[in-house]
Amino acid sequence: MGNDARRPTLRDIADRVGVSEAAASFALNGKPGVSEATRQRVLQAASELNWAPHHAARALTGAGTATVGLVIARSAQDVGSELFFHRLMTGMQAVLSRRRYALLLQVVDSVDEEIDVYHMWKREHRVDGVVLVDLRRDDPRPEAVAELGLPALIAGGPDPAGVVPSVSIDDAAAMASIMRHLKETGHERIAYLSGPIALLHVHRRVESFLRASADLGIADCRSHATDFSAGAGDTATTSALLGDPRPTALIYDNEVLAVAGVGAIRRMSLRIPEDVAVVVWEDTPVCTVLQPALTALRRDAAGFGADVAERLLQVLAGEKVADFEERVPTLVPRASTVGEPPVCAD
Amino acid sequence: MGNDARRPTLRDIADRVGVSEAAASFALNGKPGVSEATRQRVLQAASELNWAPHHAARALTGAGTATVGLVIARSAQDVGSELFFHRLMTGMQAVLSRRRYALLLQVVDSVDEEIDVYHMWKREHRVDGVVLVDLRRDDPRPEAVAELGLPALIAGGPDPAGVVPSVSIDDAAAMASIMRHLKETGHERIAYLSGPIALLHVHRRVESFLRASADLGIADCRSHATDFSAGAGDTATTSALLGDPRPTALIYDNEVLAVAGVGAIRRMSLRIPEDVAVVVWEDTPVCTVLQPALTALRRDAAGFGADVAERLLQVLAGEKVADFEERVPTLVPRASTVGEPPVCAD
DNA sequence: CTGTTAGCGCGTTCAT
DNA sequence: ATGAACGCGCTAACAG
Repeated sequence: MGNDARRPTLRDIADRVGVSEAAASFALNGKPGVSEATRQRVLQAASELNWAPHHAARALTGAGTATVGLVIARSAQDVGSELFFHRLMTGMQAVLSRRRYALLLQVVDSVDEEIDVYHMWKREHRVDGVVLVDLRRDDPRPEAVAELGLPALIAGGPDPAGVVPSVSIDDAAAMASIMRHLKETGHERIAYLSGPIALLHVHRRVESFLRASADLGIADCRSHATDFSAGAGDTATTSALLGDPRPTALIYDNEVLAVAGVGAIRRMSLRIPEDVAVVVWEDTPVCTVLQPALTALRRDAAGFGADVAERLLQVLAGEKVADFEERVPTLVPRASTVGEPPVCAD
Repeated sequence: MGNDARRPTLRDIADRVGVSEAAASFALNGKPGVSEATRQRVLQAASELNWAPHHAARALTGAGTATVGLVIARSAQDVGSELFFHRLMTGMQAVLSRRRYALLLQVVDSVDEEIDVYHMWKREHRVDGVVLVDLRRDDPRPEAVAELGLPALIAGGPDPAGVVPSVSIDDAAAMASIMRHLKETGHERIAYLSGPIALLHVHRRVESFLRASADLGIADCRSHATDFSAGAGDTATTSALLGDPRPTALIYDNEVLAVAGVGAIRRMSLRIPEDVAVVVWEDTPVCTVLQPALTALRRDAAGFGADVAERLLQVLAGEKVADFEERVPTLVPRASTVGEPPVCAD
């Protein structure tokens, strides 16, 4: 039997202490207007009664909802990015929980539906703000939330339109570090198996790839867009390796592409790293246990999420928040590029 | 500039139509007490004004919060189960969104903290119900939520105490199908590299493993508990294979263990499947692209989540909900047990 | 300064 | 179909 014994209310506390509800409210919120003695008695009573403010009542009086929203459009759902995504979310939560904020999650099928959700949330006062993920080129979302007056922060920006602040990862620097590593290990023909260029971060990576190629004087650099699927990883790898001259290094945009690619490479009887070196843009447990272990770019998804949450809370507090860039992900060299025995896992 | 032009309220609609708020409320909620003509005019006005009920106001009057909570204790966070978890959540959301429910997420470090969160949520009226995941043996959570009177549903039961309804996956049948497959492919010495037995589902799997071993007359079956980490997968595999006589088949509880295990197997210069067959309890993209591809148990995590959400909503509607068991996961045989050329991905 | 009263916020519900 | 009270906490205005 659940104890549905009526929850204590402010009224109960006030009665018990023998003051008005207003006095109790002041005491509980640390506002002036009550003596220290009274304040203590109220606090005491509140904790004895195990009281907590009714969330809805609070929200009704204009305090926020202590909730931030996150909408996942199903495209952000491809197997390759699920892990990153999950870590981003839990990283956000680590910060939000500490501040007693909750995360409201919604899954939709399209960007249009996503915007509909923002409208709903705004009208119903369900969230104080939202986090935008997986930005595309010409993405309508920043404009939409700005127009709605829905506080927002972009995870993975910056916003080209500049209307919504963002926390982003320095894709250019990350790509540069990969290219530098490949240059140092003697590669002059590199192929980049990217995700769909419609994604802003993919687009930026491709640009950085070409820029790095120019900067480092690596003449033969080509990028091949995929839809992030294993099938695409397989075909793209095959066609890249059929190029003449054949690339000597392949950069994969995520784990799934990479693992599929490794399969394709093997099928062509090429050796890693002797014939082709491999780098993956995301370090996962799989990278360390494959033979050979894969050189990978390690990002701190949880830390990223924490920063995102932190900044969003600043936005909610009414502070001006500038675009922020995470520190550059580190490249973890392993046997797939350096050819030495695999670094021990952990 | 965000349009903070005051949200329309019931008052606005009532005024515009020229009726009382009460009448408007009845009309909007499809309750009797208004003429059909009035109802239409109210509906019309509401949509013109783009009105939606203030969520907090609704919740305040006793209607629920249209929110279900999910707490992730960090242990449920080990890399091996993140993917399953993420899919469970999105599967839940698919159902919840459709019914306009939101998912409230919280990340904590321990079961105790998790229970604290339930207390908070209850006191603050923040959620209508919760989903319990990752049940342990002697888990205090079902009792706790029952005592709190917090509607709940267990994802991955059944609840040994029987106080909270559950949706569960038939681990016994799944294990039986794996064992049958191994028996058919000629194995008589099998090792099961499991997760921590403190977890209820792991415990059940181990039991089923031993039962299946007896049922099928496979004499030499041993289980080795791990903490799900890659390191543990490596050591456990090594020590299992050092047994005399050596097992001819290994069952891994998740992807990380399996991939680590494959590494250890290779290090011992054993061939898969000629010397050791490998089965993984979770089909992931990695299983299909490894060489050889790994035989794996395919579960529908998203469907599982959908069922969980569905049943929880029934609980919230006050219906009695019986324990429910998902259809048995299917074993996908691949080269790691049957020794044929790998099935093409997709 | 300490504390009270009244009224708000928004939608629901009960007598009338 | 209406006015009024209610749910719960916050806060402006007011009194001791």
